[in-house]
Amino acid sequence: MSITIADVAARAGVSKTTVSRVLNGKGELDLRTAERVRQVIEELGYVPSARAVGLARGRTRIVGMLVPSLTWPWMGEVLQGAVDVVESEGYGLLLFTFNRGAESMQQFASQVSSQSFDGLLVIEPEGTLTFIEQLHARGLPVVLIDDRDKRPQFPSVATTNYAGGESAARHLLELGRRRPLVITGVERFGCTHERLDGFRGTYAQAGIELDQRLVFEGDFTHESGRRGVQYALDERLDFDAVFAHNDLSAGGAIQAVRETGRNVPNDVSVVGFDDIPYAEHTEPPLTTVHQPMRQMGQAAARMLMGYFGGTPLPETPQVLPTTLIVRSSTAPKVDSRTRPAPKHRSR
Amino acid sequence: MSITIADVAARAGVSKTTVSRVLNGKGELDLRTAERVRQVIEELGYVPSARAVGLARGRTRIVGMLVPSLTWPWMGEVLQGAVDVVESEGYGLLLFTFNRGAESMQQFASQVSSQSFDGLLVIEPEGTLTFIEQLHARGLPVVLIDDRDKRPQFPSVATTNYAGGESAARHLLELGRRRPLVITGVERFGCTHERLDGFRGTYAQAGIELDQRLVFEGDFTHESGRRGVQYALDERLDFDAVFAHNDLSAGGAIQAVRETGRNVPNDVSVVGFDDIPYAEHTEPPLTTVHQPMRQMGQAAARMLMGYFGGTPLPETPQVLPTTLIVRSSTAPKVDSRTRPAPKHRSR
DNA sequence: CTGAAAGCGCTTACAG
DNA sequence: CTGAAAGCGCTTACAG
Repeated sequence: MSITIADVAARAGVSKTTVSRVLNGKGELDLRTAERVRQVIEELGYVPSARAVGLARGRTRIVGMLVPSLTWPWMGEVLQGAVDVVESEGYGLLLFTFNRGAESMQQFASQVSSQSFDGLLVIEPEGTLTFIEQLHARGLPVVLIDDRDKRPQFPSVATTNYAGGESAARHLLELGRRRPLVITGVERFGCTHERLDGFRGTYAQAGIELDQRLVFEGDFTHESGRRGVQYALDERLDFDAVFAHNDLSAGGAIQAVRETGRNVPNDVSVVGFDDIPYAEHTEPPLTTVHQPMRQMGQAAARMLMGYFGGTPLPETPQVLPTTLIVRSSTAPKVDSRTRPAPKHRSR
Repeated sequence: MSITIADVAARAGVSKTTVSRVLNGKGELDLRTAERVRQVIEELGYVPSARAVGLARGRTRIVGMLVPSLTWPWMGEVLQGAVDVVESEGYGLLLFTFNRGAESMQQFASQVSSQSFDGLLVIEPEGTLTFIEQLHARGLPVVLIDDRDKRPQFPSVATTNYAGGESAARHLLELGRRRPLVITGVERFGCTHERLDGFRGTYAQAGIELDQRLVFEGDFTHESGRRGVQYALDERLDFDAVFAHNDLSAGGAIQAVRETGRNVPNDVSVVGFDDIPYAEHTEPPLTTVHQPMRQMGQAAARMLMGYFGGTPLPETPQVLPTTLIVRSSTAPKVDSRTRPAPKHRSR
């Protein structure tokens, strides 16, 4: 029913070989023959079958993308970045998630074996790095979008977590904030350490050692941000700033601080990490370290596309910079002895 | 390099036909032959090539999914729902977006023509309904995830926008809120009218005609929620509640109300629509009408899978219910004459 | 510049 | 119960 290359060939009075040639622009061919064929293609609205082309060429023009979950706050950005470049190259993006755990991986593994796609973009579902490494070792082109600073032994795109921590610290130091509370991310993630180390290092350079009691282990949830602040309050630890390792926990921290009657940003300035849409809607809007998630998705996809075009995959990670976005949750510290007594504002 | 059905056949000492039969469980075959073949398949780790199977069978076992954008707040939920059922059936999900406009549609159209997938799940990018309808008319199995209450002439999954509006109204009426401000969604969307009509109808039944000046046309943005409140304030319109047509604008409304020194939920109760994650993090947490986005994704995918299995696609939309989620942004109205004077709380 | 033929890796009548 | 052969719709040496 659907029209095929044979139909075009017949109608144009040439062989399928010739049609194939004009389709792919390969080999020399008479200009008028080519023109005639093109016209027939146009008339018939012929589009080659992806299945048949795939089988004949041994390539699918599809890239796979494996992600842990689709409901994370920044996942849409990464995906959009990847899809944009993949689509614009005429490739398709086949999506896989780890949502159903081991079963998902089974399905995924079998899709790999059936060669459903030519290359893979992946945000590592926890605990699957070895598996991904194997795929790469067996010859599947893979590029990791390294959201957790894993620095794997295969091509990847990452961001500057360490520098991000530094920029948060520099900003708070400039504002005169000398006792920051840090609400970290999940302990086992590389990004958590990088962000903390960068932050701590910058404070150290300014002659301030971080009070170890003011480093609270969070888990990237809104709730953990609240808990971090609550903990510091319970322990009667003095702090004039919060550096939370993501925006969600920064949002929780802001709320917990304000509920004690303290003002954000004046009494306590808060800096987050990620720059998800939520960061614009906290009260006050959140100063945060922007992670270039969309660009990371794009970069990873471009690497893969480049590879298909003949450029080898880079050995070292491509690192895209974070940038500090200053909003209203941070402000200069005013010495409390010289500051006017806080006005009571009813809300 | 990759092993094929011929390798298995050779090693098992049978024909490719026989291997194919054990693979697909078709036709009678000697139990021991089958067992031997299975063993060889196991040994070799053979998995049939998706491309070849696709070409031979004329089906890809891939479903396409077209969405306007991947960065909308609830898009991840829908996608996750769809992916979950598609994956569990051994199908793949090929993702397309409208992000680059006309060019995206070009690419997409050509993927349709090349028969890259067997069926389509779609959240309509604005202005493409006619195109989608054509695809359906030409025989492509399509199911629409109808987020805007378009009620198209082909299979779809929708939700109860009207009933959602009713439930918001009922809740506010029970709380004694008689003068609600409505901040609508985009005017040209069906869902906006449904939500408004359901809301208005319920108030009318309670003998309260909505003040037309208290219906403000928003556009689903946080900012439009603020504007709606600002407008009512500027016009000196009295209101004791807000019904916003999505959570983002509800969040903006909450902030605008609080900035005037009024209390949410006591002075003004606020109800949203959607129940995105943000709704849990507003201050106070938002009472809202939950839309079953994930279930809609699942239902749509199941419809399509069912169709592949022989069940015809339903003629009428499958409608999944919304549910009111009560949080802290709504509370009973206390008559101001009997209520204690507001305490000034510093925040 | 052009075409006949083989091949990509499967499935599916058709025969036996 | 099993296999040889044709076919799915292309691409790609190879020949001319």
